[in-house]
Amino acid sequence: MATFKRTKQMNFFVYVDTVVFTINPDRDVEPGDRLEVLVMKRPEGKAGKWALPGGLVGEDEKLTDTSIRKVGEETGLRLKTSDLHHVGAYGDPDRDDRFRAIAIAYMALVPHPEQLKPAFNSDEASFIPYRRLRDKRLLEFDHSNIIYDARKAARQLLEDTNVALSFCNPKFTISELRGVYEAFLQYRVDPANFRRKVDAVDGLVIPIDELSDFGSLPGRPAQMYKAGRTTTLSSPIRFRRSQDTKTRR
Amino acid sequence: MATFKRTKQMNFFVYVDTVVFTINPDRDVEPGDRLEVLVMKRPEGKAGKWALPGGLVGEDEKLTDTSIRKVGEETGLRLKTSDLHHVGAYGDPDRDDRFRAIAIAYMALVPHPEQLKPAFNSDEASFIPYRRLRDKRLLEFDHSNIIYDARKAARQLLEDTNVALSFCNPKFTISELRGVYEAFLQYRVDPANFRRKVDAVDGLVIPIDELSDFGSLPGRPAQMYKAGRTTTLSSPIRFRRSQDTKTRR
DNA sequence: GCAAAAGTGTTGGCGCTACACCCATGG
DNA sequence: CCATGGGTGTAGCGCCAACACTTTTGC
Repeated sequence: MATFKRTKQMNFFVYVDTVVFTINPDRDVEPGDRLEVLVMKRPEGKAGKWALPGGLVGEDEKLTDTSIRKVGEETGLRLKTSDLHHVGAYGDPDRDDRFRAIAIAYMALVPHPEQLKPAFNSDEASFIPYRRLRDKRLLEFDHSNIIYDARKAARQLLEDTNVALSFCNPKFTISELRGVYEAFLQYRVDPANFRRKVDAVDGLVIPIDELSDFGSLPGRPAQMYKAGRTTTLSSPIRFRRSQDTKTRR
Repeated sequence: MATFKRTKQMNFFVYVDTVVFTINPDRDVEPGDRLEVLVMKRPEGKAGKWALPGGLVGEDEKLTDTSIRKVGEETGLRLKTSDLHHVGAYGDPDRDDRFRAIAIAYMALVPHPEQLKPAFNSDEASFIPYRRLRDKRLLEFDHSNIIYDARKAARQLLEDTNVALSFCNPKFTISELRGVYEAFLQYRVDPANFRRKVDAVDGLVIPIDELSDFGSLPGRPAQMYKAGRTTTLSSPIRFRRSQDTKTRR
């Protein structure tokens, strides 16, 4: 075994694919449609198919660095290592019919970008609502599965860590934070309970001396907050879902 | 990209490592020491170091099949695909100082085996208490991290799925099942509440017409159960830990 | 202009449920 | 001594109501 005679075992293409999630801040969008995924069209890809940004791992490159590099190259979005979280590994022999391909999937959670910088390597890259991507046929390979797994992983992190904050801008309101949870849970959450739940976790958010200014939006201005230092929540932020609560607006 | 000129990108050794967990059924062992991990000593490994079973992925082999094969070869234990769950991927360039190695980690949950079949490929293989393996120096590479991640992943699955049953024999008592949870949580759980929690989830376990017979052990014989058909729990099995509940016995 | 209405943020309260803790009983 | 069942207190949280502060609408 120390000799590695079977060089065939080395013929693996190792990819990293990245699922970049964001939350559409538009308040007119249903909570279930707020969650969006960054996808792109490859120049050589099949027509009409979207794909996750991703590519081969470089020679002396960390897996997370591959993720950051490919997302940057293909979509113009700059990620930080701290935004990345592991999702899974996909390596069935028949996954790609051209050669043996192994994909490591990461996900990233980012605030909604005003506008994507033009990508120099692909025709298009844009955020598409998660709901719409449930149709497998819109995506290449098994990317649909990967996205599904990523959402599951993200929902878990939302309960136990402060990742929800990475969807928010440096200054945010509790409502915006609530919107993050609602987007992933796909249903509406009681504002009162959510607020209590959040400031029961001490060190999660810190109020700042500033009020929100939603331009011409009606309503009372909201207290603004900044992220606290807590990363792993002392008590998880969970919800006992009662029923579907037909989202009315 | 369609040409793959940089063949260097193909020089990856892709490994699969497997964390096999089991629960020591010995009632005299503290709950915190019941959780055990299957480790082995490699013939060419560094002296005194344990390693997880694992090895290179075969040419046309699914990742899970590699896991099953290597565990079988190196420890004599036969796993089923359904026992396996993904843990993570480990691929830092400096992970192995000899070459670029990428490891995909799986974990498996099995009943406590009476005796391990002699392995034909390694000197030793045995189950070691999880607690004792927290000492990084006992393990090769980053296997300590992998084991830690595996326990975290397993604890998650315990809440939401019926994986706890895969630690049990076909016929088991509620106490044995409780022991599984206690081993992972590392603290004692109230028997009465646990019972209620379990049969609140319908279809999880099915009572059979049989009572336990612990030989000469004291206490009332327990109702025996078999596994039900439910895999994903309707309501999770969770615990609100109050305090450390100094485990007394 | 001004008053009413409508929309959002914030706070408080009621009641149900889950669960930790305790006790009783039965093998 | 362990299994099983019941009982009680409490914390979490769903639900609802009240109020604060804003923009919008109607007159």
